[in-house]
Amino acid sequence: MPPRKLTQDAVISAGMAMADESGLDGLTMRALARRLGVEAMSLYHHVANKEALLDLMVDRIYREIELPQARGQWRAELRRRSLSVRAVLHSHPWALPLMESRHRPGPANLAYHDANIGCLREAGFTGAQVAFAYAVIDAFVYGFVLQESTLPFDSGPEAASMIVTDGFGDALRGYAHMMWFAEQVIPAPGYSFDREFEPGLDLVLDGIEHVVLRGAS
Amino acid sequence: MPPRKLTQDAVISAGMAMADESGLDGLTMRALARRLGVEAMSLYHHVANKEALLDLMVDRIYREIELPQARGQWRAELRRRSLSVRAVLHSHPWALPLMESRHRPGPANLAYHDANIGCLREAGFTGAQVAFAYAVIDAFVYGFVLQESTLPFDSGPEAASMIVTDGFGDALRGYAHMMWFAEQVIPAPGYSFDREFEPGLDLVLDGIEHVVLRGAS
DNA sequence: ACCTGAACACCGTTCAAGT
DNA sequence: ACCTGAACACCGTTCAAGT
Repeated sequence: MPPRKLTQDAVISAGMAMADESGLDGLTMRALARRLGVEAMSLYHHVANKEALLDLMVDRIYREIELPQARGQWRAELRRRSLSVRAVLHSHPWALPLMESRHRPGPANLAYHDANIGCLREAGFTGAQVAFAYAVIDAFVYGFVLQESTLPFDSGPEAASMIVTDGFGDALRGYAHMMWFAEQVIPAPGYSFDREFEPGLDLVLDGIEHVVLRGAS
Repeated sequence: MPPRKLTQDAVISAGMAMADESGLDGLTMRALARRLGVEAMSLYHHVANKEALLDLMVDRIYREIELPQARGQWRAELRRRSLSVRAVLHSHPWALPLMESRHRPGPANLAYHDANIGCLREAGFTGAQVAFAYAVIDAFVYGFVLQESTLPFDSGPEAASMIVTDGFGDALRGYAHMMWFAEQVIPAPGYSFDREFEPGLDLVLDGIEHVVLRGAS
């Protein structure tokens, strides 16, 4: 089952699979080696150290994201890319906290930023507009995913009953507005946190469009 | 220097100071004990374990944020609160990644959410509008701070020269748009990543105001 | 070139013992 | 009640040794 020859690619893939299954805490050099049917120290022949492995895993994440085309359709392209960012980060929940602490961008990271900047630039954005639009869109996208990962419950209708039943309701006593939110808003038909993403993204894109058309910022 | 009597509060404060100085990696139970002039195992008399200590530290973060008043001035209040969130997270760079992985909200956390929801609710927002506005504003605020913490350089004009000189320019070869951004946009007078925050926040607040006035969402 | 075993300097935490 | 020392089961990583 373990590949005959250990390669850096195999180590990275196994590291990602391991983090997907057991979280970042479950990813230890020793456990990773065990998974690959090899001794812990063998890994160091393909990867400088654990930090380097994490850097490589992060770059793989960037490689999975659908890049925007630079064909002038900035809004549709960045919208599609944003949905892809969210999908990728959902399938690798360990990635976002990790991206935050890595400061050595790999090639896929650079290509990713290049495509995003290029998409806005080719659509006629000035330098200042590119900087503003890119910062605001990504703040929203990454921030939204960050919030999703923080939710103590899966969003969706079933969450509501959990809040009320699981003694979670007791914790809320004394917090009238949270009580209202938990009892009146979350259980409302059709409410689900993740459904706020696309309208929120459109709100941001509308704002950008508005600013650019006016030539402001 | 170390307090005569060890208290939970003293342990939490020392933990925060330690994380401020040496990052989350530098915060070990053993080092924390040393700082308090005590043996490692003494800490466990005031804190169940390290996880519990981190939960308590996160709740202290929420306590530091200026809460919005529920006087109907939702926009001004949430704007002020958002600036406070950013300021607090800047002074405790370890906090954001940590808030993400804690799922047992403490009392300050609950009070914080209660105040935010109350601020919107008292201003006449419907349940669905509160959910949408709160999600979008916080996605932007936390996402922006997240991006700031990821920047490989301090934002600001000095950053520009660093990019070009420090061999960072070499890494950019082949990425034409990034090259343009690094050479033309970042060094431009007045450019600084952190200056995008307030205009970005206003863009989001404008969007919320627009949606609420129209009664949409 | 690639893999290994033993060893080092760390972790968080348990437990029995001290005052 | 509060603090401690020794010990346990882990880490990442170095280094000398094997093939």
